[in-house]
Amino acid sequence: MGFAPPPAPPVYNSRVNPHPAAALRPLSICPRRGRRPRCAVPMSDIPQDITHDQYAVRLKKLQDMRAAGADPFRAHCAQSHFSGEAMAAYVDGQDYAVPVKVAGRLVVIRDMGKSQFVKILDQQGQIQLYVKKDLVGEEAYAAFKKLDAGDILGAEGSLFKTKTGEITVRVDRYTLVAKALRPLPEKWHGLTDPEQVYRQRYLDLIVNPESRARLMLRSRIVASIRQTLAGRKFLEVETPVLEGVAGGAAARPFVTHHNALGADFFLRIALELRLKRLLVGGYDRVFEIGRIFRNEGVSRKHNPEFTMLEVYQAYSDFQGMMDLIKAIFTDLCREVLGTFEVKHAASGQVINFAGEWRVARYFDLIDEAVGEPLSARRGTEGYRAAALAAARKLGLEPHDGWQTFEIVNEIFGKRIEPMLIQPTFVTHLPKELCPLAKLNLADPGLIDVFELCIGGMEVAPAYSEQNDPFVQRAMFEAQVGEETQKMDTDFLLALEHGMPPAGGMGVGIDRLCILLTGAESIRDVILFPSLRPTGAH
RNA sequence: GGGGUGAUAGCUCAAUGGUAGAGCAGUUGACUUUUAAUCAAUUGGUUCUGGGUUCGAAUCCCAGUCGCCCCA
Repeated sequence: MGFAPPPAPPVYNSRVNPHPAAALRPLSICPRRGRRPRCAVPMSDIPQDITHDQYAVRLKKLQDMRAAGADPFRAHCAQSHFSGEAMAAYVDGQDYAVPVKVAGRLVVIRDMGKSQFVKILDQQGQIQLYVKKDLVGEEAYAAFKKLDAGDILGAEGSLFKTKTGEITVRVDRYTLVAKALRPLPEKWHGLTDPEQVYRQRYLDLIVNPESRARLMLRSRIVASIRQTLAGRKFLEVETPVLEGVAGGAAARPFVTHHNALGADFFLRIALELRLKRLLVGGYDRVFEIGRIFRNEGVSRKHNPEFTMLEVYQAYSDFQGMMDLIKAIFTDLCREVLGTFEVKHAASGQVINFAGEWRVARYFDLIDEAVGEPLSARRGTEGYRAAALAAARKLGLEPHDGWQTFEIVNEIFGKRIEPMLIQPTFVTHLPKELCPLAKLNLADPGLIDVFELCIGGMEVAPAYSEQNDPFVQRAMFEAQVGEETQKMDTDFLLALEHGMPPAGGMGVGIDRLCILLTGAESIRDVILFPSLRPTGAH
């Protein structure tokens, strides 16, 4: 480590005699485009100019620095303030009174000859530096002129306010701490090609402030949720990603293989069955924020891996989960967003998280959408035909093989859920929709659950958790049918040891972030969304 | 899986069958409080890949690769 290769011979005719480092360079900035190198024309007697090749220009600067004994790739850089902290540290009217050491990536250069205004970008944003020849000295200033946008540097100086009112560091000393060999994307428009935004997210984060803000907001959202739960005495745990049985949800899992054990594993599709084992083990309030994996399609709302919060509270029930999710949202609004009102991008409506949230029974919403008391016919002979007719009347096309609850749920999914913009707890779903919830005492065809819908999306389902091992086994059997290997019998064994009654809830963190950041796609709130691999054949 | 749509300079985009251009970035020069700094000059292209039609293709056709949108 720290070994610097010897300076390459100063030959910059990249077409005829590329220097060694150039041979290492990928052929294209954008990995998807398999561009070939420029054709080699034998023009070795004509002096070649490299001024159009930004990589070559920067590489030459690097080599010149190394030849002069100044390697720009440094191991440390003293930093006293982030940019935002520095600007907050300025005392109004007292120019040059506050010393700061800042560091970041050079993103704007305004060269005015013997002085320059530049801006560097750090985690908190940009701060302007003022570099003056007669302050930093002739030699350092000449070197500063050779810096490129994208270089990373540290600067030491004092704060002042320019005549246009911008708090700025007047630089006494600076150090280049990392050389950028490749140019930044266009400074005004940023990156727009979605593929490049996702594949080279680091560039997107440098040049697209809205992306930075949105993705950093996600970090704060997750931190806030952790804090709310910790404040209510929940324990955070990590459970296995590699599972012998992928249970807890109905979804196709990814399969992988463990060589030493000679066994296939599934990547988890839910956290539920592991966390409930912890309820059995005496973790009364437990949660995990974890990645789960579903081997299904990719769309604006689906990424093959996504993040789920699952939380379980012993001796509570689905009603208790209503209080909990409201507390989570209240804290998020107060401490992260600073507002209880969020604009819903798709509908243009303002979602209001303050006040009472609507609570509505599933079948009441169905009847409302259908325009007749369809649910009154549940369990009767004509129910299926009536449900089919109702679905068709609403312009839906149920498949022939569908069961009645699937037809009804199609109505819910297509005609009701998308309309639920304001926070709505949909309660008392039909039991077929989830085999892990307690059956309703008054109506055993229903389950004691809610689905919290906001912005036309299901954001958080919650249950009174099933803890009767016999009922649980029967519901698993009905769910898996012949495929008994898909049944988590170890979980049933745990239930036989006794699980306390509990409320449980799952929150799709990605969808929550879509909602709270006004993003249009799940890919905009995931740092590195899944894409087809390049060059892998 | 089906339909639609896209890929042009490092980046953002023009060019609708007839000489591939602009802005930013780069290079050279001027400028010691700029704000997308300004001014002057200037470099840079296998138009995603492979076929085809045509006197002539970034442009039309076919196939492929990789995205995006809608549907399943």
